[in-house]
Amino acid sequence: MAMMLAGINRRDMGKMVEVAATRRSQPERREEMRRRLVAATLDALADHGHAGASLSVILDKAGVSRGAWAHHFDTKAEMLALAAEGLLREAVASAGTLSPPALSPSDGPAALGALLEQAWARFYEGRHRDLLFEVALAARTDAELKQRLAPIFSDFITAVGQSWGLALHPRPGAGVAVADLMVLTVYMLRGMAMQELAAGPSPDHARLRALWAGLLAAQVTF
Amino acid sequence: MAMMLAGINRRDMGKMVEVAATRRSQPERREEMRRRLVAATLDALADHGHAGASLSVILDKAGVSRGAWAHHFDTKAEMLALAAEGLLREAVASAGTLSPPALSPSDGPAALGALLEQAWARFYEGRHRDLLFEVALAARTDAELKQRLAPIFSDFITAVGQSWGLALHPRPGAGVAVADLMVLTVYMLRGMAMQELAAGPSPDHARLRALWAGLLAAQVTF
DNA sequence: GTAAAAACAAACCAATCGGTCTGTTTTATA
DNA sequence: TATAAAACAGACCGATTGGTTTGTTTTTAC
Repeated sequence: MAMMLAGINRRDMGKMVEVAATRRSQPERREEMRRRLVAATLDALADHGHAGASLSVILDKAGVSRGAWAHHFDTKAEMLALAAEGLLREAVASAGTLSPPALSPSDGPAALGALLEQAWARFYEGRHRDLLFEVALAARTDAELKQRLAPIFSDFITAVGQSWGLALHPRPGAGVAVADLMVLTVYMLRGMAMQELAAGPSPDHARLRALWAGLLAAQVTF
Repeated sequence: MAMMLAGINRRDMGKMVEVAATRRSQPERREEMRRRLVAATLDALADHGHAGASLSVILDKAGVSRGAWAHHFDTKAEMLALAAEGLLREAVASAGTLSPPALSPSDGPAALGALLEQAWARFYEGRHRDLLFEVALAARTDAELKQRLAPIFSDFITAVGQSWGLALHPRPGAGVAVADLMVLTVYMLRGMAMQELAAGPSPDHARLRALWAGLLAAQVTF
């Protein structure tokens, strides 16, 4: 008995005081374990891509044994789907909270530029960008995954069009719907993100985003 | 001797006339075999994605034995890199040939719309789109591949900006470089392509492209 | 025609894949 | 405290991975 007093469960080793292992309820254990596994799945995806994110890599990152994993998930595909869904749902929710910073209403281009930079940093740079692309591509050749993710990708575009559109108004005379412009904007950011993903970051891109903000400012106002 | 008279090498089986196997020079053989293998690599990538494009799948598609393959390529990675390079170089070359259809110079929006549709159909629909994304993502987590592909991705953007820009002129008063607008345009198309890849085709997208063409028409002329 | 080289086929290989099985430890129930 | 169930660990499994080896066929050079 008490064979597992190693590492975490033994504290204050200097004083040689044994502290009982943290007692956690089974729902707590289950939830935390699944959370760890899903997080490790995304980490592996970000670090090694879909092709390189093997179950062994994921379990190593999570620090979870194969047996424990099997107790919580039936297949790797199921775990991946859950991880991807979580990632995308968070993005949808987050799209609604991106607000054009509080600037004087007359300061159109700058405020639009700030909105673009916010969206860029939140979705189309670094880890989130990588995961977004990995997950989208993984779904392409996996019917089951595609079925689960496709509606969330649609929701994201809808959310962008609607919530960003609420903060902006069409300039009188401009015959374009604000929601459409916002959708075009995220498409442009995405394409720019793919360029950076493939060819590395470009100093030109910040300038191009500002240029686009200027064009937008001719169409919308706050 | 003559153990391999099966299939291809025996013709006119009804008449039982033996026809000598087509004699091909070794450079011919080598070139055609490598071509077949590279083509099959892209096919596998398009059909099964990077994660699913195993060597076995590729060789099945090519109808080539493992031994024959080994005679022409050292590693799968090398073959994949060659296939990806070919794909992207063709795209760069093709970007230069996309011409705004011959329309009356006054017909700005329609001609720009036609250019967008040409680019959309050529690069961002169907197999080419899928391959483009697969290859870009594969490069992300493969340093060797990235090093070989990154400059070609950059070349593509440069080619779009320059060659498309040549056919167009900035409208007097518009303070935007035509090349920049063209780059923004391909970024937008790419982002739209990714949406279709992940969420399926959308009838809205043709309308959004036309809307974009309208915005462009306010900035450039022929 | 003959010998060497190139092209090709298929058996073979260690390593890894996703997944399962058996047994131990921890929590819940009574 | 006793018993069952849930959580967990690690050995194990057949299938598949990228790659190699051995041997045969075709082309080339003499």
